[in-house]
Amino acid sequence: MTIKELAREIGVSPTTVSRVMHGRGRISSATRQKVLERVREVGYTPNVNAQRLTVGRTHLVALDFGGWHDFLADMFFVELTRGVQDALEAHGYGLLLNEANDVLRRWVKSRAVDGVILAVGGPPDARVPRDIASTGTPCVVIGHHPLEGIPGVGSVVVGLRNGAQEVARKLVACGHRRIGFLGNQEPQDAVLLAFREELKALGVALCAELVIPGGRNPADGERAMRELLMRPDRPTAVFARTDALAAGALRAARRLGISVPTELSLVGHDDVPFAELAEPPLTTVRVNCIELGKVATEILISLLQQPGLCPAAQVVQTALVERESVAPPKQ
Amino acid sequence: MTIKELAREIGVSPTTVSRVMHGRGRISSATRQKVLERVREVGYTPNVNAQRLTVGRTHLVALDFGGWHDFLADMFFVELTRGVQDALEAHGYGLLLNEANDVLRRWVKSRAVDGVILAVGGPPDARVPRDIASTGTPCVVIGHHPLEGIPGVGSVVVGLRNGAQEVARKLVACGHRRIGFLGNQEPQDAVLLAFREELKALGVALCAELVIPGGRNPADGERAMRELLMRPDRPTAVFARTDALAAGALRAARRLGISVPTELSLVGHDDVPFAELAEPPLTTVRVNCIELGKVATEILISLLQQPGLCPAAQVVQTALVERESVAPPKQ
DNA sequence: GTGAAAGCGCTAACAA
DNA sequence: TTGTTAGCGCTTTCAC
Repeated sequence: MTIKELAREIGVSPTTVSRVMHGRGRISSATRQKVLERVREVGYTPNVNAQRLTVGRTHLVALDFGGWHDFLADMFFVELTRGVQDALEAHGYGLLLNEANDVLRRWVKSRAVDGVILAVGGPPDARVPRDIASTGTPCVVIGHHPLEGIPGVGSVVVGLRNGAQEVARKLVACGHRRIGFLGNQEPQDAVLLAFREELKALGVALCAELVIPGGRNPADGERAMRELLMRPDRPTAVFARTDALAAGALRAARRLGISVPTELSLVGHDDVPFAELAEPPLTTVRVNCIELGKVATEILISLLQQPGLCPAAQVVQTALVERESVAPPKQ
Repeated sequence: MTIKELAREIGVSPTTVSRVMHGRGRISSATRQKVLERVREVGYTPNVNAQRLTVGRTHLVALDFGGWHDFLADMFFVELTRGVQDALEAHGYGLLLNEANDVLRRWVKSRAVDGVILAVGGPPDARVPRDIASTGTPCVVIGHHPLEGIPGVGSVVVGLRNGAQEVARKLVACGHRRIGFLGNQEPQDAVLLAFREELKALGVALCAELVIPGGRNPADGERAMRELLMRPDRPTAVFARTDALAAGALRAARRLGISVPTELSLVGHDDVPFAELAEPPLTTVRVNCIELGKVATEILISLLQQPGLCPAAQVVQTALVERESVAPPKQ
């Protein structure tokens, strides 16, 4: 059923039907009733493609994971998507999912979406968002680095420093002084930097020999932890850059007969589902991806309403989740 | 840039440009070259909303999780979505994500999508897919129960029986005879049924007193496992309906000083990320959700190409993933 | 092999 | 308060 047919049935013009459906323009309540009633009876729903063509907006947003493949494998993906989805729905927008960057380009150019949310991994590459925004399609980038000063481009970053600082404070407050770190191989990792800095501020040095490169997998974590625990002056607490690493670390400790948290405190990062299930349940740093998605979406919506805006980068802080893998050092 | 402007620039009619872009109709290779070249130069991309309006198809598919909320929380979601997404992309379709069932309804009615994939939890409710398909929008249902005989509606189910049978065979082959089961409270659970049946076929009875209702959380698993292990004639192997339950079971065993797998074999179900990280790594049953999504999508695509088809329900079998939590009984 | 013209279903400027 | 008209950008008969 088209608006034309419906209008004829009711005995009004298509314009009137359209106006009633959008609550726009002055309509006598008599005709409004008439129209509304018939619309409900017939179950008329406007053809959204026609609407999009005429109005020029689709009320659709693309979420792109093209630049963050690890992300897809993780739990992060679920939460991020849910955060975006919920926020979009609240504003009457739909979510188009996307993996490959080239099809995103086409969607933008073909006016299939009104805006884009870009989840990117590595260093900030301003070109993609700039290109997108230059088409008049606003774009917000979720990543580790802020991106500011580009009209039509928003940015929200994971505030890794906060969680790392909390870990430092917690460990020191517990009485730990010899503290180790299992890293992710990145030389300038924000977590390591913030952790070291905060420890220093608390008067505790993070000894260079207790900082192990680590890696990505549990196996890397196990190897690195072994290395740490075999030292005569082994640390009383260890902060692992990821829960995957921490899982391996936990295993190493168990194999060496070192009890967590009695003899060794361990903190992870990311709060993946494993953390809660671990033995003991792992104290870790939570990345609130639902919030991340929500904030990104809100920025995008504001960009949609006021094109050309140049919003400040927003930060979603990580936070410590205390469970049972941290305790005061033995004596 | 519209097709009209472009056509004028090149000195041909919009029709010609359209034909070239779709490879339809007889075009002299001279003009084809001319058009193609200019299209590339200008970076012309047709307005997809206009296309959709004229052609009546959107090349968009909605994936709806409205009926399966647990699903969203799980890893399943990621895999299912990825399977669907990849398969769709291969066919040139886009993916529209959806949570609430009422907005799905509107999308279908407003011709925003060509087809729908419905992930449903509980018992099969034929009404929703039937309603959707009756609009001429094909629909495939992913769930635990097959749905057949409705034109335009496809169905793919998780073949829970297979994995359960494999577990039975593995355990019996290992030499286990006293076997326990930690259930999910569902009285007619397909996994339990198939497990019991296969054990019986192998000449092993699943004693009623070793079947514990269980529940959902690790805490439930721990409680249930405790109950099982406190028995004088405790089982030598236990099959837990979910990995979450198995996580709790693992904990119970550890607390009671019972070593897995030396003194007790344990098998989980679902192969969540925890399973691999557990200590020992958990032998479990894998639900191949990527495949599930892929198969569902293929069915939908075939339905899109041949409307009114009435495809047979497909099954994606679960399978045993052997890790380190199963061993022969002690003596 | 190519073009003219109609129309997809809707909205919005302009009239009345 | 309501209707008429034009047009969004594309595809597609139909005619040449």
